[in-house]
Amino acid sequence: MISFSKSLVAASSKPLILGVLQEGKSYGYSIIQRMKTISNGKIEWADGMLYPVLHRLEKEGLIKSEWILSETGRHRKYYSITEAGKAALHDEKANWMSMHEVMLNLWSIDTSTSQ
Amino acid sequence: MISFSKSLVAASSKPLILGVLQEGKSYGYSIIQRMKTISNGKIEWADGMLYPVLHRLEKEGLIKSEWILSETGRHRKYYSITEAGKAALHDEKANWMSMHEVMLNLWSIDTSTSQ
DNA sequence: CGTTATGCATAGATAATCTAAGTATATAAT
DNA sequence: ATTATATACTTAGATTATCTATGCATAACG
Repeated sequence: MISFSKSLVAASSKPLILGVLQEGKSYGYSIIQRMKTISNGKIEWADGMLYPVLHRLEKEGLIKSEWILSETGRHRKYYSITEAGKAALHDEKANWMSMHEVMLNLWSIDTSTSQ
Repeated sequence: MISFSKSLVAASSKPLILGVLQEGKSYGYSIIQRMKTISNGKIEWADGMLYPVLHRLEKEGLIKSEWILSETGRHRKYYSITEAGKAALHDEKANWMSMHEVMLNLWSIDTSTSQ
Protein backbone atom coordinates (compact mmCIF):
# COMPACT_ATOMS: atom_id res chain seq x y z
CA MET A 1 0.00 0.00 0.00
CA ILE A 2 1.61 3.20 -1.21
CA SER A 3 0.59 6.32 0.61
CA PHE A 4 -0.31 8.52 -2.32
CA SER A 5 -0.53 12.22 -1.64
CA LYS A 6 -3.95 13.73 -1.26
CA SER A 7 -3.55 15.75 -4.40
CA LEU A 8 -2.53 12.72 -6.47
CA VAL A 9 -5.53 10.82 -5.14
CA ALA A 10 -7.71 13.80 -6.01
CA ALA A 11 -6.33 14.00 -9.53
CA SER A 12 -6.68 10.30 -10.19
CA SER A 13 -10.02 9.43 -8.60
CA LYS A 14 -12.12 10.74 -11.47
CA PRO A 15 -10.34 8.96 -14.34
CA LEU A 16 -9.95 5.81 -12.25
CA ILE A 17 -13.62 5.58 -11.34
CA LEU A 18 -14.77 6.38 -14.86
CA GLY A 19 -12.30 3.82 -16.15
CA VAL A 20 -13.65 1.10 -13.90
CA LEU A 21 -17.23 1.92 -14.85
CA GLN A 22 -16.39 1.77 -18.52
CA GLU A 23 -15.63 -1.89 -17.92
CA GLY A 24 -19.26 -2.27 -16.84
CA LYS A 25 -21.65 -1.14 -14.15
CA SER A 26 -20.49 -1.56 -10.60
CA TYR A 27 -21.17 -0.40 -7.04
CA GLY A 28 -19.17 1.30 -4.31
CA TYR A 29 -17.79 -1.63 -2.40
CA SER A 30 -16.92 -3.46 -5.58
CA ILE A 31 -15.20 -0.43 -7.09
CA ILE A 32 -12.94 -0.20 -4.05
CA GLN A 33 -11.95 -3.84 -4.47
CA ARG A 34 -11.45 -3.48 -8.20
CA MET A 35 -9.16 -0.52 -7.56
CA LYS A 36 -7.10 -2.57 -5.15
CA THR A 37 -6.80 -5.33 -7.72
CA ILE A 38 -5.73 -3.28 -10.70
CA SER A 39 -3.24 -1.35 -8.57
CA ASN A 40 -1.71 -4.52 -7.13
CA GLY A 41 -2.75 -3.43 -3.66
CA LYS A 42 -1.27 0.03 -3.95
CA ILE A 43 -4.62 1.80 -3.87
CA GLU A 44 -6.83 1.15 -0.86
CA TRP A 45 -9.68 3.60 -0.78
CA ALA A 46 -11.79 4.15 2.29
CA ASP A 47 -15.51 3.97 1.61
CA GLY A 48 -16.09 7.40 3.07
CA MET A 49 -13.73 8.73 0.47
CA LEU A 50 -15.31 7.08 -2.54
CA TYR A 51 -18.99 7.76 -2.04
CA PRO A 52 -18.77 11.55 -2.04
CA VAL A 53 -16.85 11.34 -5.31
CA LEU A 54 -19.51 9.07 -6.81
CA HIS A 55 -22.18 11.55 -5.72
CA ARG A 56 -20.27 14.38 -7.33
CA LEU A 57 -19.77 12.51 -10.59
CA GLU A 58 -23.45 11.66 -10.69
CA LYS A 59 -24.34 15.28 -10.02
CA GLU A 60 -22.13 16.21 -12.96
CA GLY A 61 -24.00 13.72 -15.10
CA LEU A 62 -20.94 11.58 -15.81
CA ILE A 63 -22.43 8.49 -14.16
CA LYS A 64 -25.90 7.37 -13.20
CA SER A 65 -27.15 5.07 -10.47
CA GLU A 66 -29.83 2.47 -9.88
CA TRP A 67 -30.68 0.37 -6.85
CA ILE A 68 -30.52 -3.33 -7.53
CA LEU A 69 -31.57 -6.12 -5.21
CA SER A 70 -29.14 -9.01 -5.47
CA GLU A 71 -30.12 -12.67 -5.13
CA THR A 72 -28.64 -12.63 -1.65
CA GLY A 73 -31.18 -10.01 -0.66
CA ARG A 74 -28.64 -7.25 -0.40
CA HIS A 75 -29.37 -3.82 -1.84
CA ARG A 76 -26.66 -2.33 -3.98
CA LYS A 77 -26.46 1.00 -5.71
CA TYR A 78 -25.03 0.28 -9.12
CA TYR A 79 -23.35 3.02 -11.09
CA SER A 80 -22.87 3.09 -14.83
CA ILE A 81 -21.05 5.54 -17.08
CA THR A 82 -23.04 7.94 -19.24
CA GLU A 83 -22.18 9.25 -22.68
CA ALA A 84 -21.00 12.46 -21.05
CA GLY A 85 -18.92 10.31 -18.73
CA LYS A 86 -17.27 8.55 -21.63
CA ALA A 87 -16.38 11.89 -23.16
CA ALA A 88 -15.05 13.10 -19.82
CA LEU A 89 -12.94 9.96 -19.48
CA HIS A 90 -11.53 10.57 -22.92
CA ASP A 91 -10.51 14.09 -21.88
CA GLU A 92 -9.12 12.90 -18.58
CA LYS A 93 -6.97 10.34 -20.35
CA ALA A 94 -5.65 12.94 -22.77
CA ASN A 95 -4.87 15.39 -19.99
CA TRP A 96 -3.18 12.75 -17.89
CA MET A 97 -1.03 11.62 -20.80
CA SER A 98 -0.13 15.21 -21.62
CA MET A 99 0.97 15.83 -18.07
CA HIS A 100 2.82 12.54 -18.03
CA GLU A 101 4.79 13.54 -21.09
CA VAL A 102 5.77 16.79 -19.43
CA MET A 103 6.96 14.82 -16.40
CA LEU A 104 9.04 12.48 -18.54
CA ASN A 105 10.39 15.43 -20.47
CA LEU A 106 11.40 17.19 -17.29
CA TRP A 107 12.80 14.11 -15.66
CA SER A 108 14.79 13.38 -18.82
CA ILE A 109 13.55 9.87 -19.17
CA ASP A 110 14.11 8.55 -22.67
CA THR A 111 10.82 7.40 -24.15
CA SER A 112 12.00 7.22 -27.74
CA THR A 113 11.90 3.44 -27.66
CA SER A 114 8.33 3.23 -26.37
CA GLN A 115 5.65 1.57 -28.45
CA MET B 1 -2.71 25.68 -23.81
CA ILE B 2 -4.54 22.75 -22.29
CA SER B 3 -6.93 23.54 -19.50
CA PHE B 4 -5.77 21.05 -16.91
CA SER B 5 -8.14 20.35 -14.06
CA LYS B 6 -7.42 21.96 -10.73
CA SER B 7 -6.69 18.64 -9.14
CA LEU B 8 -4.23 17.63 -11.85
CA VAL B 9 -2.48 20.97 -11.48
CA ALA B 10 -2.39 20.43 -7.73
CA ALA B 11 -0.94 16.97 -8.08
CA SER B 12 1.69 18.01 -10.57
CA SER B 13 2.87 21.35 -9.24
CA LYS B 14 5.12 19.90 -6.57
CA PRO B 15 7.03 17.39 -8.71
CA LEU B 16 7.21 19.87 -11.58
CA ILE B 17 8.67 22.67 -9.48
CA LEU B 18 11.10 20.36 -7.72
CA GLY B 19 12.07 18.94 -11.09
CA VAL B 20 12.83 22.36 -12.51
CA LEU B 21 14.85 23.32 -9.46
CA GLN B 22 16.87 20.14 -9.68
CA GLU B 23 18.12 21.49 -13.00
CA GLY B 24 19.54 24.43 -11.05
CA LYS B 25 18.42 27.39 -8.97
CA SER B 26 15.72 29.54 -10.46
CA TYR B 27 13.16 32.19 -9.59
CA GLY B 28 9.40 32.54 -9.96
CA TYR B 29 9.10 34.28 -13.26
CA SER B 30 11.72 32.05 -14.82
CA ILE B 31 10.08 28.88 -13.48
CA ILE B 32 6.83 29.85 -15.16
CA GLN B 33 8.59 30.28 -18.48
CA ARG B 34 10.54 27.06 -18.09
CA MET B 35 7.28 25.23 -17.43
CA LYS B 36 5.79 26.65 -20.58
CA THR B 37 8.82 25.52 -22.55
CA ILE B 38 9.05 21.94 -21.34
CA SER B 39 5.29 21.50 -21.77
CA ASN B 40 5.32 22.86 -25.31
CA GLY B 41 3.03 25.66 -24.22
CA LYS B 42 0.50 23.42 -22.55
CA ILE B 43 1.22 24.69 -19.05
CA GLU B 44 0.82 28.40 -18.47
CA TRP B 45 0.89 29.16 -14.79
CA ALA B 46 -0.29 32.47 -13.41
CA ASP B 47 2.22 34.03 -11.06
CA GLY B 48 -0.36 34.30 -8.31
CA MET B 49 -0.68 30.56 -8.48
CA LEU B 50 3.01 29.73 -8.33
CA TYR B 51 4.22 31.90 -5.48
CA PRO B 52 1.99 30.39 -2.79
CA VAL B 53 3.23 26.95 -3.81
CA LEU B 54 6.85 28.10 -3.60
CA HIS B 55 6.17 29.49 -0.13
CA ARG B 56 4.63 26.22 0.94
CA LEU B 57 7.51 24.15 -0.40
CA GLU B 58 9.97 26.41 1.39
CA LYS B 59 7.98 26.10 4.60
CA GLU B 60 8.20 22.34 4.21
CA GLY B 61 11.97 22.64 3.82
CA LEU B 62 12.04 21.21 0.31
CA ILE B 63 13.46 24.35 -1.26
CA LYS B 64 15.28 27.38 0.06
CA SER B 65 15.44 30.96 -1.17
CA GLU B 66 17.92 33.80 -1.45
CA TRP B 67 17.59 37.28 -2.84
CA ILE B 68 20.03 37.97 -5.63
CA LEU B 69 20.67 41.30 -7.33
CA SER B 70 21.21 40.75 -11.02
CA GLU B 71 23.57 42.81 -13.16
CA THR B 72 20.57 44.61 -14.54
CA GLY B 73 19.81 45.87 -11.06
CA ARG B 74 16.73 43.69 -10.68
CA HIS B 75 16.07 41.84 -7.45
CA ARG B 76 15.14 38.21 -7.83
CA LYS B 77 14.28 35.61 -5.24
CA TYR B 78 16.13 32.50 -6.31
CA TYR B 79 15.00 29.12 -5.10
CA SER B 80 17.14 26.01 -4.91
CA ILE B 81 16.28 22.46 -4.01
CA THR B 82 17.38 21.07 -0.63
CA GLU B 83 18.44 17.52 0.18
CA ALA B 84 14.99 16.95 1.63
CA GLY B 85 13.60 18.33 -1.60
CA LYS B 86 15.60 15.86 -3.66
CA ALA B 87 14.28 13.01 -1.54
CA ALA B 88 10.75 14.37 -1.91
CA LEU B 89 11.18 14.59 -5.67
CA HIS B 90 12.35 10.99 -5.73
CA ASP B 91 9.19 9.93 -3.88
CA GLU B 92 6.98 12.10 -6.06
CA LYS B 93 8.43 10.50 -9.17
CA ALA B 94 7.88 7.01 -7.82
CA ASN B 95 4.31 7.78 -6.80
CA TRP B 96 3.51 9.38 -10.12
CA MET B 97 4.91 6.42 -12.02
CA SER B 98 2.98 4.00 -9.82
CA MET B 99 -0.23 5.84 -10.49
CA HIS B 100 0.58 6.05 -14.16
CA GLU B 101 0.99 2.28 -14.33
CA VAL B 102 -2.39 1.83 -12.72
CA MET B 103 -3.90 4.15 -15.32
CA LEU B 104 -2.31 2.24 -18.18
CA ASN B 105 -3.38 -1.02 -16.61
CA LEU B 106 -6.95 0.19 -16.32
CA TRP B 107 -7.05 1.76 -19.71
CA SER B 108 -5.64 -1.43 -21.22
CA ILE B 109 -2.87 0.29 -23.05
CA ASP B 110 -0.19 -2.17 -24.06
CA THR B 111 3.14 -1.12 -22.58
CA SER B 112 4.86 -4.47 -22.96
CA THR B 113 7.19 -3.09 -25.59
CA SER B 114 8.25 -0.06 -23.58
CA GLN B 115 11.89 0.24 -22.54
C1' DC C 1 7.11 59.49 -21.01
C1' DG C 2 4.02 55.93 -21.57
C1' DT C 3 3.58 51.01 -22.39
C1' DT C 4 5.07 46.41 -21.88
C1' DA C 5 7.64 42.93 -19.68
C1' DT C 6 9.56 41.56 -15.58
C1' DG C 7 9.14 40.27 -10.65
C1' DC C 8 7.06 39.28 -5.92
C1' DA C 9 3.19 39.04 -2.36
C1' DT C 10 -1.31 38.10 -0.33
C1' DA C 11 -6.37 38.28 0.85
C1' DG C 12 -10.55 36.12 -0.03
C1' DA C 13 -13.31 32.96 -2.74
C1' DT C 14 -13.71 28.49 -4.20
C1' DA C 15 -13.37 23.57 -4.55
C1' DA C 16 -12.07 19.19 -3.18
C1' DT C 17 -10.93 15.32 -0.36
C1' DC C 18 -10.54 12.92 4.27
C1' DT C 19 -11.82 11.54 8.92
C1' DA C 20 -15.13 9.99 11.71
C1' DA C 21 -19.40 8.55 12.92
C1' DG C 22 -23.80 6.53 11.96
C1' DT C 23 -27.00 3.07 9.91
C1' DA C 24 -27.99 -1.53 8.26
C1' DT C 25 -27.79 -6.57 6.69
C1' DA C 26 -25.61 -11.19 5.46
C1' DT C 27 -22.55 -14.68 6.72
C1' DA C 28 -19.44 -17.28 9.38
C1' DA C 29 -17.74 -18.69 13.70
C1' DT C 30 -18.29 -20.10 18.51
C1' DA D 1 -28.26 -18.16 20.08
C1' DT D 2 -24.79 -14.90 19.94
C1' DT D 3 -20.80 -12.62 18.52
C1' DA D 4 -17.67 -11.06 15.03
C1' DT D 5 -16.65 -9.95 10.47
C1' DA D 6 -17.54 -8.58 5.88
C1' DT D 7 -20.56 -6.13 3.11
C1' DA D 8 -22.86 -1.67 1.81
C1' DC D 9 -24.31 3.33 1.80
C1' DT D 10 -24.52 8.24 3.82
C1' DT D 11 -23.14 12.66 5.55
C1' DA D 12 -21.26 16.42 8.64
C1' DG D 13 -17.31 18.90 9.66
C1' DA D 14 -12.33 19.58 9.39
C1' DT D 15 -8.77 20.20 6.50
C1' DT D 16 -6.20 21.38 2.60
C1' DA D 17 -5.39 23.21 -1.71
C1' DT D 18 -5.54 26.16 -5.65
C1' DC D 19 -7.36 30.36 -8.27
C1' DT D 20 -8.74 35.13 -9.04
C1' DA D 21 -7.89 39.56 -8.31
C1' DT D 22 -5.33 43.15 -6.66
C1' DG D 23 -1.39 45.69 -5.21
C1' DC D 24 3.34 47.07 -5.39
C1' DA D 25 7.65 47.86 -7.84
C1' DT D 26 11.38 48.35 -11.52
C1' DA D 27 13.68 47.73 -16.23
C1' DA D 28 13.47 48.09 -21.08
C1' DC D 29 11.69 49.90 -25.14
C1' DG D 30 9.59 53.10 -28.34
